[in-house]
Amino acid sequence: MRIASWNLNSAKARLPRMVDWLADRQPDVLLAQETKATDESWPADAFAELGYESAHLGNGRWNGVAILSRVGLESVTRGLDAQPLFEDVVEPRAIGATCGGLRLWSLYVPNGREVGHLHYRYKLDFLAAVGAQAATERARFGAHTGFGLLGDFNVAPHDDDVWDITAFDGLTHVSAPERQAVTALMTDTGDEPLIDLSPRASADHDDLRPPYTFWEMRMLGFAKGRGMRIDLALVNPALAQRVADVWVDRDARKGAAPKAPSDHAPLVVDLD
DNA sequence: ATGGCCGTTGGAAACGGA
Repeated sequence: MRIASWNLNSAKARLPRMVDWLADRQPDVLLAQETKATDESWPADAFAELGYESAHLGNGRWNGVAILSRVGLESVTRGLDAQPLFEDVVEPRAIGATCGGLRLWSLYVPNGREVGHLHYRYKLDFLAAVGAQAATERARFGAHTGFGLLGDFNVAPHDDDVWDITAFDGLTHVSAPERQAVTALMTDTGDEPLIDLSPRASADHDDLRPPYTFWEMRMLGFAKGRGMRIDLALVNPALAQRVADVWVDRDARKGAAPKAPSDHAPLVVDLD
C-alpha cells in the first residue's frame, strides 16, 4: 500500500502533472494540500477516471485540502473539532478520512508569516487543535488502528531540515515554539508518541541530510539545493511498524510548463 | 558578480507563499 502527501500549489494548475503522477506512481491514497479550489471546481471526475474516490474541502483562492483514495474513503471529517479561526473564518486546512483501514489526515498548517505575527499565533493554535484532534481520534480508533497526520506542517523539525540554519535566524518554520508545538502533538496525544517518518536519502540528493520536500520558486531554490523538510508524516506505532520505505519524489519537483511543478515534492510512504 | 517565481483574482497589480 502506498500513501503520499503533496502540496499541489493549485489543483487546477497541477492537474496535467497530477494525472501523469498518479498513473506513474500508483499511490493508493493521496493527501493533497493547497488545492486553491472550490468544492465545485475540484476535478473529481478526472480522478474518478483513474480509479480514485476523492473528498475535497475548499473555498477557492487560498488553502484547500483533499484526500484521494482507491482503497476506500469513509468517515470523512471536514475541519478540526476545535479549529481556530483566522479573521473570523474557519479556513479549509484539514480533512480526515478512513482509507484502507487507516485513519489519515491531510493538513495544511498556516504559514505564520513572521514570528510574533497574528498569523504566527494562529499557526501555534492550529497545531494545538491538530493535537486535540489526534488525541480524540487515537483514543476512539485504538492503538491497533494505523493513524497518521500528513501534510504541509510549515515547520522544519530539526536544524538539518533546512538548507542553511543560519539563513533562518529569527524566521518562522524553525522557531522553538513551532517545533515544540509539533513535538507536543506527537508526544501528548496517546500512550506512545507519534513517529516522524523521515525520508531516506535519494540518489540525486547531494548530501547525507534528509531530503527536503519544498524549495523556493524564487532564486532558483531547487537548482541551488535550497530546500526545507516541512511536509511530514507523523504516524502511530501501528502504522510505523508497517512502513517499508519513505522517500521524496524529487522528479515531481522538476520540469517546466506546460506541466510545471509545484514548489513541493510528494512525500511517499510505502507500507508492507 | 548579480539577480533571477508562481498562482489567483480580475481584467492591473496586489497578495500569499515559506
